[in-house]
Amino acid sequence: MSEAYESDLLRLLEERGHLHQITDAGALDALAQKQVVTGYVGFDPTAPSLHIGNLASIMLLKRLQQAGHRPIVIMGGGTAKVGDPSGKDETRQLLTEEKLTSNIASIKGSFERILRFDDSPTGALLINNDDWLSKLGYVEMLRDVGPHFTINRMLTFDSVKLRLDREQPLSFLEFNYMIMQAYDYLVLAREYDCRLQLGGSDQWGNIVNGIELNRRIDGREVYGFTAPLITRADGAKMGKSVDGAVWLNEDALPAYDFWQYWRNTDDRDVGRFLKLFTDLPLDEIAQLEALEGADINEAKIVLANEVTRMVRGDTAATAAEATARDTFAGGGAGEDLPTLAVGADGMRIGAVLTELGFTASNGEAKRKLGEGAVKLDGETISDPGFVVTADNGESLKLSLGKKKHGIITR
RNA sequence: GGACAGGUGGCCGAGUGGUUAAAGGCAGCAGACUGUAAAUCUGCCCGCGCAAGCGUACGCUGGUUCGAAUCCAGCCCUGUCCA
Repeated sequence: MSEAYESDLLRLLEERGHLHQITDAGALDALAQKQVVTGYVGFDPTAPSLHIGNLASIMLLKRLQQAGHRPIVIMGGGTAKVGDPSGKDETRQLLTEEKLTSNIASIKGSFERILRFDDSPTGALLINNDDWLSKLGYVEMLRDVGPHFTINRMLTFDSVKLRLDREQPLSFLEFNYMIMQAYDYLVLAREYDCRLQLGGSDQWGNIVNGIELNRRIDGREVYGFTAPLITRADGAKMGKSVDGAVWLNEDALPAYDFWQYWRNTDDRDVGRFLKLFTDLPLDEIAQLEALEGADINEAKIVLANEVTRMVRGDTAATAAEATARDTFAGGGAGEDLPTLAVGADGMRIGAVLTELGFTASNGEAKRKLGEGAVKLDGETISDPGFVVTADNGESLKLSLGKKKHGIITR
C-alpha cells in the first residue's frame, strides 16, 4: 500500500485517508491515468435521509469527480427490497415500495449538493437499481447468474459467515442480496462502461462478487475499492448519537445541531476528519491538527464550518457558526437556537424543556431541575413549579447544561 | 413432527411467590474539573402529577393466590439436537 500511485485518483484517495483495499491497484492506477473512469457507490434508501455514517461513501464519489472521473450514485431501490445482511445481527425490516420511492426522492438532495450533476463527461448520475432488478425474471436470473455463484463460495463471505457463526438466522432472501448486488455491477459495466465500484470495507465481499461476475460473463476487467470503516476515538460509529443519527437532511436535523456535532469532535479525530470530510489542502490541515490544548478548538470550528457548508450550504453554515459563537463565547443567544413561544400565561418549566426537546419527559425535566442543570437567563432554576413567562418582545435564554440552549419568547 | 434450552427496562445480564419500578455492567443525561475535547469523581436514568399519589412494565392469553417477572395451562417466537 505504501507504493506511490501515479494517478491523481488513487493519490487523492490515499492521501485523504480513504484507502483501505483495492482489488488490482496497479491496473486501476493505469486505467485512471489514461481515461475517465466511471465508478459507483450503492446506497440503500432505508430512511428518508442519509446520515453522516454514509458521508464517507459520498466523499468517495466526490473525490472521484474531483480527480476528473464520473461518479454514479446507485440507489438500492431494488436491493433494499431484499436487505443487506452485512454487519447486521438481525434481519432487516423490509420496506414498502412507496416508502422506498419517497425515501429516494428525499435523499437525492444531499447528493445534488455534494456532487456535480451535469451533462459533461464527469457529471454525476443517479440511478435506481430497481430499474433492472424488478424486471428480472426468476428463472432468467437463475440461468444467467446462478451458474457463476457456488454456494461453497458464498458461504465463505463474511456477511454470511458472521451470521452463521453467531448462530443467527440468515434468510434465503438475504442470502440473495450479494447476487443482486453483483448483478448491478454487471449492468452498470454494460450500460455505462462503469469500471469501478467503491464502498465501505464491509462491502468488500459484495464488490469482489460483482467483479467476478463481470469477468465470468462478459470477460470484462473491472475494479473495486474500499474505504476503512470510520470510527470515532471513543469507539462509536460515525453518525450515532443519543437522539438518533446525525442526518444530512435539514428537515431531519437542524443545521445548528449538525454543526454542533462536528464542533464536538474528539481532539484525536480532528485531523483525520478534516482530511476525510473537507477539501482543505493537506498542509493547512497539518497546521490545524498541530494546534495544542484549547487551540485545537479552532480546528474543530473549521471542520464544522466546512462540513456544514458542503452538506447544508453556505448560509446554514454561517448561521450555525454565528449562533455558536454568540451562545458559547458571548454567553448570549444566537438566532439559530431552537425557539419556543410560551404565550401570555407562560408555561411550566418542565413542559418548556420537554417541548424544546432538551428532555424526553416531564419527569426527566424535573430531575434535571433538581440537579441544578437548568438556567434561565443565567439564573439557576430548581423549582419544578416555576412558570416561564416572557414580556412582549423579550427573549430569554434557557439552558440545560452547557450545551443545550434555546430561546423563550412570548 | 419430537426432545432440550431460552424470550426481563436502549443493549448485555441478575432475579424462581411479597421488603422488586426489578441487582450489576454498558450506553445516555447532568454536576464538579475543563477547552462546547478526553480522563476522573458524584448524582440521575418507565410515564403522569407541584405534591400526596396514580398508571403502566419482565414474549402473548388465561388461571392459581390476599399477593406473580417468579407457580400452572395454552399459544407465539428464537436457538440446538433428533426425525
